[in-house]
Order: sequence, then structure tokens, then C-alpha cells
Amino acid sequence: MEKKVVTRFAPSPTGFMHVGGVRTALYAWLLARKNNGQFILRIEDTDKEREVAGSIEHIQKSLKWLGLNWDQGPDIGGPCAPYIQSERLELYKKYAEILIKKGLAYADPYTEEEIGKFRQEAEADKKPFLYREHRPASTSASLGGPENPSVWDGSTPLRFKVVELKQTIWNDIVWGELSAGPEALDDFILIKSDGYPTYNFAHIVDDIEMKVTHVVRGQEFISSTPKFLSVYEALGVTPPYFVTTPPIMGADGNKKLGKRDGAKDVLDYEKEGYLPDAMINYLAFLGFNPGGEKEVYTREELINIFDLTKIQRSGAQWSDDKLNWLNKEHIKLLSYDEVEKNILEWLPKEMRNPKLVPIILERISKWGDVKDMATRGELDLFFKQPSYPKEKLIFKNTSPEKISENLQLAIKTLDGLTEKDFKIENIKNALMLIADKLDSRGELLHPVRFALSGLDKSPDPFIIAEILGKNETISRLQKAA
RNA sequence: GGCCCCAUCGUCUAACGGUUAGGACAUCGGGUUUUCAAUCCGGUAAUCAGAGUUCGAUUCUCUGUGGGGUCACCA
Repeated sequence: MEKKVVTRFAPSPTGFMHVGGVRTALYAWLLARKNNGQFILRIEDTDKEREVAGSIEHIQKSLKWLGLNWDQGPDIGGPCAPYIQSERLELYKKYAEILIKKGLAYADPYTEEEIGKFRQEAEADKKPFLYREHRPASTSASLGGPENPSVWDGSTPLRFKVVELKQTIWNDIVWGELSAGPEALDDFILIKSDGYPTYNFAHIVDDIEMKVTHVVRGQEFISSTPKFLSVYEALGVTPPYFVTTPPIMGADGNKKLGKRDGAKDVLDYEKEGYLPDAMINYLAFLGFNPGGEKEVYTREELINIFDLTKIQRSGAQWSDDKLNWLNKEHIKLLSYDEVEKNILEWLPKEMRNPKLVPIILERISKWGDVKDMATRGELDLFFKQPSYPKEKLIFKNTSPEKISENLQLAIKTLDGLTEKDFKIENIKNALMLIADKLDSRGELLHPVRFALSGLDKSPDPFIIAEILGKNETISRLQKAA
């Protein structure tokens, strides 16, 4: 019988979450949801130096915005609570004791300066630095023996002891078979001199305790996987499945998208008015493709089609263009009521006219564009009389007299409509009836549109007229004629 | 630099060893329109290079090139 799938997202609270981190969380979440498993949120705060206050809340807020709900976590607890590593120090100590007893961990006798010197020497010799080559004799005469582990009092780092230098071969669900030579194995630090465990140790202990079945994380961890495997082996525990995700590259270059390269806080996308479902759809497809030609997927569909073996190995460049397009596609999936509600919310209070919604809708790809339209003054024509030089009313070579005549004609026709019938279809029918009799429709439609909008580029005159209402429309036309 | 990994249009990607190498974004052109937007139709555009295996390589192997990752008391 298959074990119940358990995945986790384990960020360190060092600031905001960027899209790379979010995608890793998304894949772990999709995997858990697809298999009716558990998705755990765990905070890896073992580096107190880099910790940024408020990060934990920020991370949770980001995940919540995207709807990546967790079944166990720092705020809601669970069978393995607490879910914050700094509150689990006793546990790591317990596991450390096991390794010490087995002779597979020992106290590091060197100062940081001494180690720095070893490192410099190795560099000068153009050789990779390996701590184990400087392993103190008292710890073990050779690589083979676990004898005489030096006593660890917690004031110095505790190091893992590699006992077998070998080629490591393992399987990754995404990358297939991976391997690394013995140089990937070293006596790394399990517990730092400040009492906190390192990532290398803590995450393994927690994954074991929390019964994590699939470790989903970025490819920056591939090269340290042999170290992780040696710890699992030392502990006598079968390692979980490894699901390694490819990097997300910046839109301009080939650099991996990271905070230093100006990667954005995911919550910025919320502020810009992107739909969480569009964001998830985009992120999922950056480095994953189920095959086939469908690209717009709802959250539920995404869960259904998610497949670990279809995750890409090469890095993918971020594209705002594609995200915008996808967001627009997701807006199309919304009901008109939802669209209207959102557009009105993003409009300045004094502009919240439901009649503007259709005009705005076809000009935006995300809600933030609504605000931009308002800010740029593109909607001002609906709220105040436009002013413009009169010659702007001229259509091509048509004479001013003819234009004026046509405007009079338009006024007369529109005046024939009742207030109640002043609707786009009626307005259009009435105006088109006249326009079609002219040499060119533009002789009538251009001046009407310009008289109403005062802009070179604007929505069509019929919709503007309806929104303005009969009185305002006729007033503006009269002013022009 | 050592080690590990990756390589299809500009970008995201599809293609049991046999396809006119497909789709999407972007771009360009056209239709519809009074302008813009939206929408519809169409075009340009890719298998990194060189060997090898094979009747036949995008696909398998090797080398080269390019790119990425990693070498911490960071995760």
C-alpha cells in the first residue's frame, strides 16, 4: 500500500517571498492535493543573523493570497508541532546524540580562523577544500573508524563524520539518476556553536519526524544531496523521494531570479491586481507542461493534471507579457458580476459608475490597469466637459460647414430618442442611418466621437453617448456644432 | 577552477527513432470599424556545433561550445 503523500514547504524567514519560492511551494502543494495528502508549512529559522522580523507573517500571507492552504503549520499546529525550527532544538539534539553514540558525529576542535587557513591553503593548491582532510587525529585515526569520538559540550560545532568515501548515486523524480563523486562528501556541521542546527541537519530530522514522503525543492540543493543521503544512512532511515525543480530566470538575462536580482515580492502582484488563479497557472507552467495545447487552467484542473514527471529540468525565463495574457484569460473566466465588482473597487470612489465597466474591461489585463487608466485621465471624459481645438472635429478633407451640418443632424436625430430609449443600440441605429448616407461614415461619426470625448483615441461614440446620457450628449454636441 | 546539471522559434513549450518540427506569448500583416481597445484571419521565426550508431536522428552515444547550480558555523 502506498504511503500517504506528505509534502512540505520550508522557507526561512529572511524576508519576502519571491516567485521562485512560491513555485516550489506550489508544486509541493499540487502534489499533496492531487494525492489527498498533507501539505506542511515549516519555518526554518535556524540562522538568527539573517532572520527578518515579520517574515513568517509575510510568508503566510503570500501563501494565503495564492490559496496554497496548509494542513499543518506554525499557526494551526498539527501532530508534529511546533512547526518552527527554533522551537524544536531539543529534537535536533536528540538526533545528534544518536549520531554521537554511533561515532558518526564529533566536536569540531578548530577555530573559524584555523579552518579559514586550511581553506586558503587548499585554494592556493588549487584543490577543493574538504574539512575531513583535516579531521583531528583524536577523532579517528582513519576515515574508517568511529573510535574515540571527542566529547561535545555544545560550545563548539558538532560535525558529521563521513565514514565511507564513495560515489553516490540516487534517483530524482524530475532529473532521473544523479550521481556525485566522493568529493561531494564532507564532515559538515550538524549543530552550530550557537546551538542551532544547520539546514543540512535540521531539515532531515524534521522530514523524518513529519513523515515527509516527497521533498520538493530547488536545484540548488542537488550538489548537497550526497551529504543528505549520508545522514539518512547514518540514521538508518530510508530517504524520501526527491523532487527537484528547475530555476526561474530573470526576464532580461540568464541569471537565476533571486532577491538580489530584483525579484519581486509575490504580494506585489497582489497589489498590482493579478488574479491568484492566473498567477498559479502561470507559475505552474513555468517549468511544467502536461502536454497538449490547453494553457488556461483553473486551480482544480491544475491539481488534476499535475504530474511530477512532466516537470522541466532547464531554467525558464520569466515573462510579464505571458503572465498578463494569462491573467486576462482568467478574467474572462469570471462572471460579469465579479468583474464589475472588482473594476468598481479599483476605481477611484467618484468614478464608480457600473456603465464604465465594459469599456474598462476590454482595455485591461489586470485590475491595477483600472487604476492606471483613471490616473492617466482616460476616463475623465465621462466626468467633465472635454476641451479641444475645434479643428479636431474635422474628418479628413470634409469642410467645417459640412461637419457642423452633420453635427446638427446628429443632434436632431438623438433628440428624437426619449431619455429611456437613450441606449447604445438605439443610438447606434439612429446615427448609422445618417452616417451611411454620407460619402464616408467618418464625416459624421468622427466629429460626434470627438465632440463627446475630446480625445484622439477613445471608445466609440455610441457607448460614450449612453454613458453620458441624453442631456449631456446633446449639450456637448451643441457646443461643437 | 573542481564537481553536478541543462540545451527545440526572441520567450514558455509539444513531438513511442519516421511529423510539411505543433501550440501559446511577443512581433509583423490583413479583415471588421470613425479613432483606440477588443475580436477574427494570416505571416516571419527553432532542433547549439561536429562526429558516431541507424535504412532513418530533435530524440540514442561521444566530444566541443554555450548556459545554470554548487563548493559556509546560509538556507
